[in-house]
Amino acid sequence: MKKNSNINKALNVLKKSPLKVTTQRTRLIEILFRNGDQHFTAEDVYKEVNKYKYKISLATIYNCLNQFTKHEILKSVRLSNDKLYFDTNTERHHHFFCKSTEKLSDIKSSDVKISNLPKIPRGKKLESVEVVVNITD
Amino acid sequence: MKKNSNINKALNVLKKSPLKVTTQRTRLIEILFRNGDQHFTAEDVYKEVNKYKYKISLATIYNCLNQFTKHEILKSVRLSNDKLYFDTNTERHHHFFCKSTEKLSDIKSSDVKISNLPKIPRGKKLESVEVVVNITD
DNA sequence: TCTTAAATTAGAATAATTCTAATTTAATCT
DNA sequence: AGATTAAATTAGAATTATTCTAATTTAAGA
Repeated sequence: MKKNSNINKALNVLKKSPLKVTTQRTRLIEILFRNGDQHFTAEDVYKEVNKYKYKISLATIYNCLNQFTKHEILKSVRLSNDKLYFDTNTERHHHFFCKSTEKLSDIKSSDVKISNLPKIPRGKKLESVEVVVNITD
Repeated sequence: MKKNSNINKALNVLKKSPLKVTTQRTRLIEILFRNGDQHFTAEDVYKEVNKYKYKISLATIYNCLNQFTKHEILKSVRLSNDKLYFDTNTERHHHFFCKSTEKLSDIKSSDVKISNLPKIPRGKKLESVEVVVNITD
């Protein structure tokens, strides 16, 4: 996948959403999507932003990450280490989570075969199935 | 399963652990285990404690829940609604999580068959597989 | 009973995130 | 292009969940 195709794809989703295309949002997308599938906490993003000498407030970063998630530019995953990660891969997929390094990595949806699921409780409907494979060093 | 067998089982685990058997810990176990498998947040436990007119500080509740988890009297699950739930079922199992009601329920480990897992990244070892089936009303 | 390490506690501190209210900006309308 | 307006941004305050601190109490063993 070409370096910028992800950035452009995300920028297009932004353009098609009701969200306004602001400088801050464009910069954030450039940072988030510059390197294929990545997993970021808000704090990670804040550090990157500073590294690039952009001035985007932490409040804006939180606002944007949340709105991006709502509009499917990002996906979020909450893990057992208490941190909320934002994932640039919005397709259905699963995760490895290394408890030693606190790093996430993607598992393709097709790489996990669940051949049996329990009956969904009466009156409820299935929304999604999340699989986290915890690993250690 | 008899009402008190769970309480007694948990009290026995406590006795066999290096933790001291204090009034607060005994009361907490009575509350947590009085009703089969349950899922509590620290705040839920605090409310129950107050309902019973026991006086246990919130700090102690946090301390105890964490220690109980360390000594396998409880298990903890972090969910996408940002809350840490303590589960009285310490066996390996999975969860339904209803996003509408924010309630958890257990799925027996044997009720989910995962027939295919991806290769564990080189140098890492498998720790556990967590499955959360998200449902809605 | 005495001793001592562990437990409990109130309240302060911390961390992550959201809120508030003032200011700025993007997109639309003349 | 300039005016309008709703949305976005921001600094800093507020909130929430949780942990820490340091003083006091308690459980368990000698």
